[in-house]
Amino acid sequence: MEYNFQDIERRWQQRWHETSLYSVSNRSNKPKYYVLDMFPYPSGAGLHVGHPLGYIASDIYSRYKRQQGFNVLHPMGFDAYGLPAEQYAIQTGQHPEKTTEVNIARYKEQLSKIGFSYDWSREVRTCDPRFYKWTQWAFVQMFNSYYCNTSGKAQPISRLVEHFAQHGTADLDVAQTEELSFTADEWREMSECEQQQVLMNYRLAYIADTKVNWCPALGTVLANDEVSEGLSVRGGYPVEQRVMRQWSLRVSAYAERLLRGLDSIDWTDSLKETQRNWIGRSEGAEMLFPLSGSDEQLRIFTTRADTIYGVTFMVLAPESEYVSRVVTDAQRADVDEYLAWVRHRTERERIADRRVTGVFSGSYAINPVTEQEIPIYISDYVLAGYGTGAIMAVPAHDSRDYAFARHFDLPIIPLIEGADVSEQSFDAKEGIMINSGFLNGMEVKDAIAAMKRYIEQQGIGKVKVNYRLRDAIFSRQRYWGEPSPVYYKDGMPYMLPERCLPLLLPEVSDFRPTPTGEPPLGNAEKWAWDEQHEKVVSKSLIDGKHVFPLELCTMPGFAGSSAYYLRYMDNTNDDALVGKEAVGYWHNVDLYLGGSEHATGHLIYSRYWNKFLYDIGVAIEQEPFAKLINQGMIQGRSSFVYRYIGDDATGNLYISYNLIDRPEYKDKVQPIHVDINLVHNDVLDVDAFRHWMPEFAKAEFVYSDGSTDIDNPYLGAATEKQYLCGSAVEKMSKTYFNVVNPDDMVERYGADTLRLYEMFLGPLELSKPWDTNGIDGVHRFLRRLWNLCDELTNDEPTIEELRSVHRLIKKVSYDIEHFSFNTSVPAFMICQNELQQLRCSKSAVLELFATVLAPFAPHLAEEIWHRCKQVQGVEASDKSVCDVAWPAYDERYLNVDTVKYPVQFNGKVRFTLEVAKDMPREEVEQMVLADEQTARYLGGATPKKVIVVPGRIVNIVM
RNA sequence: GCCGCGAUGGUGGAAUCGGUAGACACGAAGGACUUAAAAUCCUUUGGCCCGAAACGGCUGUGUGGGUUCAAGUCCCACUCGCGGUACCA
Repeated sequence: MEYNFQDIERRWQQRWHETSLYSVSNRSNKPKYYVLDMFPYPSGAGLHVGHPLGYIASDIYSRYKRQQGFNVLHPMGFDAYGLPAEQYAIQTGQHPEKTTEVNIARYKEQLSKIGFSYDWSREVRTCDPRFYKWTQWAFVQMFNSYYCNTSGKAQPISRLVEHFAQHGTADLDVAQTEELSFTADEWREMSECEQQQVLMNYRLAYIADTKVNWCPALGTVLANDEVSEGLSVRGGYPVEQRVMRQWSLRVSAYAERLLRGLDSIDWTDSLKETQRNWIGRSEGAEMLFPLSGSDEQLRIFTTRADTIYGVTFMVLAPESEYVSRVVTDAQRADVDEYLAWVRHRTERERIADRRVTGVFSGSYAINPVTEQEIPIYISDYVLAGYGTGAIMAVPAHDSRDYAFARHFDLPIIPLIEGADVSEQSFDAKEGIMINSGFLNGMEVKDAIAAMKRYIEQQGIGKVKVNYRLRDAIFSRQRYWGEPSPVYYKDGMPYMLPERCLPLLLPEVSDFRPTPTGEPPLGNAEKWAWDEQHEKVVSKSLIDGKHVFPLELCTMPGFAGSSAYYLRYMDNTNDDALVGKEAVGYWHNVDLYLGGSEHATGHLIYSRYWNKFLYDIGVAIEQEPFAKLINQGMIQGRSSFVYRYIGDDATGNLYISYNLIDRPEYKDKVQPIHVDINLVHNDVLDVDAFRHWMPEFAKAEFVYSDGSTDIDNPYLGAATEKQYLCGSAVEKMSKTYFNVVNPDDMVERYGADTLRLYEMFLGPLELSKPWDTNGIDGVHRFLRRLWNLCDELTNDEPTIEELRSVHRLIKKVSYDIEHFSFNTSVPAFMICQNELQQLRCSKSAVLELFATVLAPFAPHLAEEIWHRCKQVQGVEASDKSVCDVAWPAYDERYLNVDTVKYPVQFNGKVRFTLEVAKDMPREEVEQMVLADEQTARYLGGATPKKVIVVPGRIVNIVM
């Protein structure tokens, strides 16, 4: 019977749907397992074959766990808010709500065809008010919290207020924007507004004037992870620095916990390392340098306190507060000019142009250890946002200081024995100290420690840990996002009461971003808060007494994706983000699958968000994702034809790829992208090409054998002749005509083939180009397997048949546990081959085959399994192979009686010897030595050593 | 620059603990079936060499060294490629 995959797949998908096979309960006696995919942005282009790669892998694992007896939560949803969805809406001139809905419908349709085991009843969408109510709720909780370093967790802001009222800022160890100092009396005398301003310094969600990444083209600010090399990650538009009043999340308060938490989770080392770098912990010291002829001091941060004797100047960031205090009248004009120049430079220019720039401030500082006077400079190689925005410069041992010193002709004092600083600095932290007073003769490492002690003893500074991790800017001047539940009274922000959430996204006349940074919500007519009646009212009613303006910025994309995993557990709960019972059962995600591009974005934010929720008692695990696997990206494989553009070109001649290096064509051909659907195994369908676009209608070809159409006028595109296309690996994109749509693959080969082929393509974590060439092989395998089931029998299986299928069970079990799905597919093929050789159509064997195939190719597995049951006369029409227990392999079948040992002499294989499998090592050794072939090789000599690796090899060393 | 990862046939890749490298698949070549094509099936397929034959020899996992009876796998040095990050003091 023919393998009618379309019929089989349609039938089973319908059946699974009708019986709600994949819906999962929060109550079960079974152990739980939570498998999650990073939910997609429903963009307008739909899914291409790269998207399902991770989904297929996670689906295989969920199905496997389910067959192993776990209660598996495997949900799917949509990250519908944010820039991509909105950009698409703007481009197509439609309302984002409309496009989002259309796109989600398309995504769901595409996903449904691949046969995933999602429990769709748990779907979440970040743009759904029932969902974003809890995004807003979490934001309100952060606003009402501060981070207490003593207890190491978030605490209610009311506790801080109490502390201020009793002790002022005394004995306070908390995360803060800047260090404030006031007494309890001073606190009590502050006005309400002043107190609110002070509290803003501590809240975990706070508003402040911050230097931000402003992207004019997108009309919004971006977080650090959304910017790379001065360009927006999304769209690649230039980004400039601006100071704006923005909401931020105090992610930096959690830096140490985010860092330490990495040790407790099962993620790849490279991803953990990326996060460690991003958090950027660095141990060093803050030191005070007195200003010459003044009481003021400059606070600097350094990790190389040991190099204090080599400090020959100091440098301040242009934006540093110190600048105004150190500039002398004589230097003021120069400094102002420099500051103006720095300010007009874009981030991109600054990165591109690494020339040394700077200006002398006119002032001098005193080196607190040597008491020498050193000049203070201002330069933009020092960043205001890191450390204290001021450094002590040690040109001999820091390459940036070195370049600066050379440019301004400042002294360079080497501090390490043997370090040659005539050409470049010596940055390595190793060697013996010289020219360094009491540190002389010490190893650098010891000198750093000694110097830290000295600094603390002398009171000229303190040991300090700095983090590179910055707070996350939380405002977006965009329409398509969660509105912040904030209104402004006397310019101070206040949160809407929790009972009023969600604050719904309003209708606006124009949702497009504005170049000025005025958010689109400014166009909303009904966008003011009536404090008394607790409702949203028209802006015209704003009176500053009862009715106040609402926040115009929306939340960034990462807001909705930070705690979504909790919501799947309990997605219909309107009283809590997640119910106690639900989170008590599911805990956290056991296996998370997604791209590594989220390493410094989503995967940091959601860990932060989760830790905050943990602190306030919502989440019950410190880490949201216990194990994480990054699936590789699937790139496109573009095909090219080569148009001849020599002097005598007609513009209609195309040269086969294998000929383009010939002298007559070399450098005279122009590669043109050709639709990959017109190309099979790099051979162009020339007729289809001529019909593809009008400009190719008259195309003529030089074929791979050098012949042309003219040589064979009667045959046209003759069967013997092939036009070969070139290829390149590129991003999958419509403009390259290389997008492969999963629907088309399902249509042509079936979902089971697609699933198997995507796994077969290579290791899950590896990035690889999509290449349709090999898919036929996988499809053939399924068809042959199907043919085996044509005439099933109930005959007793032979030992060979059982051995084959049990070997398969063992291999596949091992592979799934190790996420090595790519090696399971060949295992299926090999087993199928063996069974075919044995002409095995026995239901007892194929039933087992189908059971372990079920996670990979569920439709065909169902069909085969049910046929087996039917042949066996077992009533199973209401059962599914998805619920059949994962079979254990039986060692008895795997054991063979004899084992072939290759016998090697000095590492060279000479012959093989068949030995009983359970023969002990010593006996094998004796047997080999007694063997006549061995005697021939030994020629009477006594071997030095005999090495027997059980079941593998015998090596005789002579 | 720094950090991380990688390099195996014409191609994608396999080799799980240091133990017969190249599984499986694609592609290619040849053959069977067929009026023909498609489909299907069979054979060969890292390179070189010897030969009538082989369960024959040599060589071979980016390069150069090393450890070991034995190295794709471990160590050292290097080359190239990919990813992350970047005046982070």
